[in-house]
Amino acid sequence: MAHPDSFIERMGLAAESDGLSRIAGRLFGALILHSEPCSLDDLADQLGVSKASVSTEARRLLERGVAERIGKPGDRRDYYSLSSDFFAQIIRFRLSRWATLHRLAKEMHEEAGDLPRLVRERFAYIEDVNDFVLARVDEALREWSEHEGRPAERRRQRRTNTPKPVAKRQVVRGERLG
Amino acid sequence: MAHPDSFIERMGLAAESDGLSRIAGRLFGALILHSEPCSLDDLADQLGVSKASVSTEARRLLERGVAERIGKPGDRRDYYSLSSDFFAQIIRFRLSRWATLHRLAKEMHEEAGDLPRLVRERFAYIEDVNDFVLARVDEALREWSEHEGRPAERRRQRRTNTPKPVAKRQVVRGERLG
DNA sequence: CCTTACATTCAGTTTATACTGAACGTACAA
DNA sequence: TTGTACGTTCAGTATAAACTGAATGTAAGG
Repeated sequence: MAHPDSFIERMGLAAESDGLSRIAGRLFGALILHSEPCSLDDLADQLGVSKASVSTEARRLLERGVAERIGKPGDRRDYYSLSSDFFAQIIRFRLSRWATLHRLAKEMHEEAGDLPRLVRERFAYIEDVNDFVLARVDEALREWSEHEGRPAERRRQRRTNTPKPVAKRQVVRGERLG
Repeated sequence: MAHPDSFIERMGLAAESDGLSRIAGRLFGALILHSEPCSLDDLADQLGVSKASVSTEARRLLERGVAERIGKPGDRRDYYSLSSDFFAQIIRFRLSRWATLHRLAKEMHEEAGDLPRLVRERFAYIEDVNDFVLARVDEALREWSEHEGRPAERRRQRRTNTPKPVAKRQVVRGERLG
């Protein structure tokens, strides 16, 4: 199969189980595969969807910190490319949704006084797992962020030597954001 | 009584951003607050939804390993309660979805030969973050599983390095998981 | 056999959201 | 001013999924 297309298409599908639209997922896939920033019309054309959809969904990617808007001198168009730490941003976003769930349980635990023993134990169990498991992601993300922005010299374990998350491109017109 | 209901209701909302239906989320919330297993009709009645919905959504919770079916002697009805490690199961499920995304990127990286340098670097970056951050959750989950099987009692200890198992107490219902 | 008490599945309806074309707004150039 | 080239928003349609009542299936008791 045409690999790039099937990759993009499967990204679209995968995104649907993550609270994103299919187009947002395809957008994400397309941006991964492009080394140069893409204009809105480029993307609409390549994906075969309307400009309106690209505009809307691209904004959602911006809001999640996955993509960024790029300007080019002497060009009125907006260009989009992945942000340098897009993958970590996705993790952060998922963590924040998780935190919502956790906070909900925490509130309930604290505000309700007359809960049966087993129920109270459950809430305690939630706290436990959260501290035991999820706190590690947080920690790992923080550590990762410390390395971010510095060139070269990355590599934790496994696999071979890797350059570094992407260098920054020319940012001319970065601005407003929800 | 605002609290239990609002908790359940907010669970319903929260579930919607996690690939579950609203009813599944309410079901989940209701199960958290019940110390006794609930029959299908109990749940349908309490939540004000149809038995059909409870049947369907309860099965989804079963499949995710969040709830389990309980039988009572001399009673033909099915009862539902949370599985003892429901919270960890939720994390596992989310991890598996994440793995899908990751595998997708990995395949693309390996099978495509003529990618621009920047794109190859991106895929390498994905590998890096995955190894650096997500591997920790995996690890933490595995550690957690080693002393799994009891609902609570054992208190958190954030930050510090070795979580360490604790003496087990009442073993509730260590069951299989989907 | 028939009836009762369940759970599940089916078919239809409602509801939400993705997606679109067209209108609109804006900035720039002439 | 007009005209052009953009991006965004709006109003409507299409699509998918949630949800339901009713039908179906199953086992036990009579």
